[in-house]
Amino acid sequence: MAPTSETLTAERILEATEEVLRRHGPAKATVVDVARALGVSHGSVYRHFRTKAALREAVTKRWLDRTSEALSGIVAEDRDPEGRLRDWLRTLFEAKRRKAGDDPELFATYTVLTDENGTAVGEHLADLTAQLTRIVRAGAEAGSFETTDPEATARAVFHATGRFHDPCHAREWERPGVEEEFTAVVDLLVRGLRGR
Amino acid sequence: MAPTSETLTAERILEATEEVLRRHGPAKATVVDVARALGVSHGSVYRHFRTKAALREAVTKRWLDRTSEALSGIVAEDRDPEGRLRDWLRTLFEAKRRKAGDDPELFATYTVLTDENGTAVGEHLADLTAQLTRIVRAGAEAGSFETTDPEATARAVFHATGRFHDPCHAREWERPGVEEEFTAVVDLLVRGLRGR
DNA sequence: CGAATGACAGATATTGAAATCTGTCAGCTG
DNA sequence: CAGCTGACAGATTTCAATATCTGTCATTCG
Repeated sequence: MAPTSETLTAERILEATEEVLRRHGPAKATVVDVARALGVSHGSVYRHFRTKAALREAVTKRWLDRTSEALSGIVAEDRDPEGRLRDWLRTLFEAKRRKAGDDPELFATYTVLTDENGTAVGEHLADLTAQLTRIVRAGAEAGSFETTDPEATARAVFHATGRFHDPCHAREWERPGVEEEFTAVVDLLVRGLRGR
Repeated sequence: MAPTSETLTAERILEATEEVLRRHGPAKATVVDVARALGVSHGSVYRHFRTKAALREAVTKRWLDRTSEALSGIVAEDRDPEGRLRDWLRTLFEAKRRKAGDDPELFATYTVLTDENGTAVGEHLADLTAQLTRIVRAGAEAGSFETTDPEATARAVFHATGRFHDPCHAREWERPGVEEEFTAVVDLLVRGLRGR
C-alpha cells in the first residue's frame, strides 16, 4: 500500500471508491472512507467530484463501460450476422450471470448504483442497442434478416431478451433450465428475424 | 359499516386485510389493524390464519387469481390462435399497466406481497404459461404455428414479453413508445412462431 | 362446547438524542 | 499560487430505550 504519495487524480479516486464500495457496500461507503483509503482529507476528493452522487455516477459509468467494451469486439467481427447476434446475446448473458453468481454482494452493490443512476444506465442501454442495431443492419443488408427498421428491431430483440441480462432477474439466472430458456427465446427471435 | 355482526369468516378477514393494506401499505399493515377493522380481537384472526405470513399469502393468491381469470376467457375463445395470442398478451400488458398506473401505491403494495410470496407467484406463472401453452398448441395443431414443444415455446413467448408484464419493469410502462415496443416484440415473436 | 378474548413472552418497529457525514470555504503549505 | 486541509453548519445515520406487534393459550362467553 506504499504509493499513496502519487498525485491525487480522478482515476485514483475512482479506484479507491470501487474498493470502498466492495468493502463496505453501497449503504455504508462514505466519501470520508474514500479519503481515508487514499490518505487525504475528504475536502480533496470534493476538488475532483462535485458531490458524492457525481462520484458514484462516475464509478457506475466505468463499470457499465467495461461491459460494453467486452461486447463491441463481437460487433466488429467479420462473420455471418446471425452467428454474431447469437454470440453477442450469449456473451452478454454469460457475463451478467457470472458477475451475479461469482460475487453476489458486489453485484448487489452495482445494482444499487445503477438504480440510483438512471441517466448512466440509459446511456449504457443506448450503447448496447446501438451495437445490436449494427448487427441487425448487417443482417438486413446481407439478406439474412428481414426488417424495415433495424433500430426498432434491435430494440425488440434487446427487450425480448431482457430476462437474461436485466439485473432485476438476477435471481433467476441460477435456476436449472435457464440455459434452455435462453436458447428457446433466442431461437424464436432468430426465426422471427429471418422472416418467411 | 353496520354488518360487523356477521360471523367471522376467512373471506371477511381477507377483505378487511385488503382494505388495511390499501390504507396503511404493506410495511405498516398489522394483524391488530385487521382485527380492529373487523371489530374482533387479533386472536380471532389467528383462528383462521396460522400466521401473518399465511394471511398475506392468501391475499396475494386472491389478487393473482383475479388476473388469471380475466385472461382465461381469451384462451377459451374459438378463433385463430395468432389473434388469441396477440390479444392474450395485449390484455395481460394492458391490465398490468392499468393497475400500475391507476393506483401506484396499491400496485407497490402488491409488488411487495408478491416479492415475499415466491410460491404463490410461481403457481401463478405456471398457470399463465399453461394458458399460453393451450393457445400455442392450438396454433401448432391448426398449422399456423411451427413448434415441436408447445410448452417450451409458450414459456419462451412469456419470457420474451416479460418486460411488458413483469412488475419489476412497471416504471417503463408509462414511457412514451412502450406501445410500439410491445408491438415490435410481439410481431417478431409471431413471425418466429409462424416459422418459414 | 365451540368460538372469541385478552394477558403474556419474545420479536420487531419506532423514536429521539448523539454521532457521523456531506459539502463549503478561509486559510495553510510546499 | 495550486493544491490540500480541517473546522463548520446542516443533513443524515446510528443506537438504545420504548412501544408495538406476533403468536400462544388459559379462560370467558353465548
